[in-house]
Amino acid sequence: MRIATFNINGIKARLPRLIEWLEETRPTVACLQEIKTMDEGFPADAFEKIGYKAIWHGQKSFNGVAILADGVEPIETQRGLPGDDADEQSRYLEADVNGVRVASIYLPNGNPQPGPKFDYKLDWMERLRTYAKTLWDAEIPTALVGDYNVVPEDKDIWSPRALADDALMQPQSRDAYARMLGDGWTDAIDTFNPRGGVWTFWDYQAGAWQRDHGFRIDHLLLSPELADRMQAAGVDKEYRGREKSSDHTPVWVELAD
DNA sequence: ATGACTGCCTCTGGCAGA
Repeated sequence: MRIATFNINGIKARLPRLIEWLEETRPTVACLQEIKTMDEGFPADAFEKIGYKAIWHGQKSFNGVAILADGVEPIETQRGLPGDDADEQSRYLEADVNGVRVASIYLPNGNPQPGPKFDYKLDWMERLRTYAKTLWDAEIPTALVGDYNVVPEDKDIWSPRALADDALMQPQSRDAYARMLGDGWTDAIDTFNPRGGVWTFWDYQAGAWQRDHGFRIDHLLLSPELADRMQAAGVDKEYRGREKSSDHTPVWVELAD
C-alpha cells in the first residue's frame, strides 16, 4: 500500500490538481493538510467520483485536514489532537485504513518566534509526542504523516542561513522532532535519502521553485511494524511545477502488503 | 538591499502561510 501526504494549500483552489494527482499516482491513502474550508464546503462528491472515500476536519479560512482512502471508508479513530480542550484549530485527524492507523497532521508554523505562536507550536509538538506514545504502546501499526513545519537538519534545506531565524529551524523545534525519532519513529524519506537534499516545499515568492530554493518539512513517521514493511519513499516533485500548484509537493511511502 | 506570491473571506485589504 502507498501512504501519501499533501499540503494542498486550499482544497477549492487546488481541486483540479488534486484530482489529477490522485488519478495519476493512485495512493491507497492520501492525507491532506490546509484544506482551508469549513466542513460543509468539502468536495466529497468529487472524490467519490474517482473512487475515493474521505473523512475531514475543516475550519473556516485556515488549517483543516482530511484523509482519503482508495475504495474503502476510512474508519475515524481520533479528531483533534488530545491534550488541550481549549485548542479549536483543525490540525489532526486519524483513521484506520486496511488495518493501518494513519494520522493527517498539520503542525503549527510557529512564526513569528519568539512569541505565543511559537509557544503554541512547541506545546503542540509535546502533545503530539505524548499522544503518539499511546499509539506506540498499543503496538498499532501507525503512520503519522503530514506537514510538520520542521526542517529536521541543515541537510534538509537549500540554505540554512536563509531561514536561520525562522520557527521551522529553531533548536527547540528540531529537538522536539528529534525526540520523536528518539522514541523510535522512522522518518521514511530520510531513511531512503540519508544525505539529505530532498525538498517538499518551495515558496511561491522570489522564484524559489526556479532556483530550487526548497526545504523538507512534510514527513512520514512510521512505527516499527510499518518501518519493517518500507519498500520505497519519495516526493512527487513534478507537481510543484504545474499550473496553479500548491507550494508543497506530495510525499509518499510504499509499504509491502 | 528590498521585496518578491497565493488563498481566504470580505471591512476586495488584512491576515496567514513558511
